[in-house]
Amino acid sequence: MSATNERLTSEDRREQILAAASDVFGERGFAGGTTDAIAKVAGVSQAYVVRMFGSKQELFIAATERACERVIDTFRAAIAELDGEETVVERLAALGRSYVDLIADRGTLLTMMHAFTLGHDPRVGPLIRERYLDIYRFARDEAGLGPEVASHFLATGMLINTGMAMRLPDIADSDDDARELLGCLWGDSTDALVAMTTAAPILPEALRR
Amino acid sequence: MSATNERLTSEDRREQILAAASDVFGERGFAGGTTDAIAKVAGVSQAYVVRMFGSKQELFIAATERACERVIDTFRAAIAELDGEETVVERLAALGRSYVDLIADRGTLLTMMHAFTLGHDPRVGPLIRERYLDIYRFARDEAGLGPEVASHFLATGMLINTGMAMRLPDIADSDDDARELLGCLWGDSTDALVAMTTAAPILPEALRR
DNA sequence: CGTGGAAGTTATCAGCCGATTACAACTAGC
DNA sequence: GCTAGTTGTAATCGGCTGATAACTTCCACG
Repeated sequence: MSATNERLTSEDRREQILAAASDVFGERGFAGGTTDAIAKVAGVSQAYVVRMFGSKQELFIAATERACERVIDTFRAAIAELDGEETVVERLAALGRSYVDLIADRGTLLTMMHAFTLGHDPRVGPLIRERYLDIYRFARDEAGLGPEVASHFLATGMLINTGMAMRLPDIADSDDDARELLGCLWGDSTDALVAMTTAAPILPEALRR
Repeated sequence: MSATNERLTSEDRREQILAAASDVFGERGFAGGTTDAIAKVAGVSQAYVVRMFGSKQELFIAATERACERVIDTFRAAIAELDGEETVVERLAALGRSYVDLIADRGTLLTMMHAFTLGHDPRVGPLIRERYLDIYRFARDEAGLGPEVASHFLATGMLINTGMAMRLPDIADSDDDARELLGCLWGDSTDALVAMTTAAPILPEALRR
């Protein structure tokens, strides 16, 4: 549908399906996201989605791994741009700014959120715990924030993720408290972020329930 | 099954079903939590669960309202115990300590988490946004934290919620980084909390998938 | 008593969803 | 240009799940 009808290499098709899965799982979670919806977004048949990954569970796991990888890559890129002479506060600010890139890719952040809620799952649980600790270790060591600042960074990020999930930016225009809360997290760039997330692309109308 | 076979008033039964729904929705989310599982935990028939609330969606909404209410009641009780002469830092600490009560009731916190991820839902979205802002306003005004400290409190709480959802405490015994991250949030009482959450009751084995 | 209403169940159904199978279309390499 | 492997689809199926309907059990009260 939304994709081209060309024949692709399985690698390209795999990435296309993973991107679709990221959107669908991000919006509806593992149990709520159907392989049919993912197939429609990716522009392939439902059967192909299942066969390529073996099962819906394997697809979710792959989507989760991809999401975590994208998050840590984004943070790593932000730190790599610095010259290494910055203070802790400046490095923290650089990581915070890089969150803009993550928010632009709504599905990544929300898929990760849903993976968090599957901590009891024998497959997803160990995976997401290890990946999240990877992010913590990155912030603490590679970014040089230390334990306290790193945990503060993760906490703020989690509030941002949650705000995104519950679509707080959608009401920031009309609700002073929502705007104020978001403002405490982002300061001056709040308006731009609100505009960005409010206009963020969502699943095609035909796929809404 | 797990409940008594006595006949109850519809009010009592309603609360019993809501408590069961809190556990089931908390662990599996809205889409993943079945009315049958809720019925089994509550000790009634599946048909009765649906008929009492009209639909699964109405039941989830009721469970979400109950969860939000419990959270704000817990915070309100913590502030009410103070004599009003405390500093902002002391009031923040009192709220933090009250989180122990919330964690003891795993389902409440996790049901709220799942409601967050339904921000796009036309019924759940407006509800959870308003309730969450209620909590923010409480922390800011009634607890007197002000905007910055209140948002910091919410951020920390969200990291705690997420840690609970992904069962970080389960691996705190064997993973130094997990323990350190939790320690940054709770300080001295970390060990007690880890012990508490690790031993937390979960859904009956027969209901695991 | 006995009757009406509330509490609660059993049985059943229709729709959805993941998975499987069998088949079709295309392309690289000999 | 033939063929073998890869990309991809259509058709179908069985199990699960929310909902509905019809029935039962129990208690309060005249």
